[in-house]
Amino acid sequence: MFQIDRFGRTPIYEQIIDQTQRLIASGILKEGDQLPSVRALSQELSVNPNTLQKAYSELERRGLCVSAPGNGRFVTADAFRLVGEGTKERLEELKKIAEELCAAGMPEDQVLHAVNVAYGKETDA
Amino acid sequence: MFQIDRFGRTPIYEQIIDQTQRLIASGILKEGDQLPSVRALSQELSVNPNTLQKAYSELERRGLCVSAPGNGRFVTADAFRLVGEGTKERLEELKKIAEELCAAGMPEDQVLHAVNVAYGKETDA
DNA sequence: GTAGTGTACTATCCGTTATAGTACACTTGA
DNA sequence: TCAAGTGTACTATAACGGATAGTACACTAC
Repeated sequence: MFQIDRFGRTPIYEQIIDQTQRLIASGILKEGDQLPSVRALSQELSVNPNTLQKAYSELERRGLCVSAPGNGRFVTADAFRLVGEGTKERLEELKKIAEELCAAGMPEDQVLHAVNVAYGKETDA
Repeated sequence: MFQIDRFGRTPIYEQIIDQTQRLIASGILKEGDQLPSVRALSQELSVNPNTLQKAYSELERRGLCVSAPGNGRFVTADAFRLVGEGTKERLEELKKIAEELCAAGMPEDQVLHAVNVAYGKETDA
């Protein structure tokens, strides 16, 4: 369910946050679904429970999940809408890179093509 | 000439590298132009000279500038072409974000629109 | 010769990340 | 009731990267 890259610069707890958000955004995790427990996931990924606790706390702070002590941790009803709002920021990042590429003299065609490939509308020629 | 963000997670030396590359890519820095000296820039930005030295060494390693000890540091003839190759990687980043947005269910129109805005083809509606 | 340039090196401080270990409260279900 | 599994809280520590401080030396231009 989760893939951890131990060599990149992105901290593990942040990778967990990102990936959970994507699972929600893509509908794989829905309202009411239970997230893996800190202990179980800690074994599966060979990661310290505290690290996962940190990630889950942040997800909870963002309103994507709630904890039921003694029971588990579950995706909230608002989760899907909330991560949807988050994608606006990602779009801004994309725009920023596009501006840079424009400034660097890259033709717009190539950028549009890349987007089409990402959306499966064109093949990567 | 340079803008440092001391609060973000991107290290200062990396910001210097990025910004120098952009200045070259956009043609503001041309072949033969002298880069600010480590000492001068260190005062202007209130940054340790060693940090700037680190950035400049990396730029040199990438072939974007050469040092003339006792004289200064200058943009190479290949610099423009080399940063042009670097933009391919940036395009890959953009594509990756586009894939995420696709997975998150954002309509492709919005992404294409963002690119058009970045290229000045459309206004930010 | 002086001023300004690049270069090299050591040492230190600090924040973030991740880990280890422990303890406690809660809920579920046999 | 009690055991197992859940979340939570806390302290302590190690490791790493980034940035700084300070010093010293070699080179070039004027």
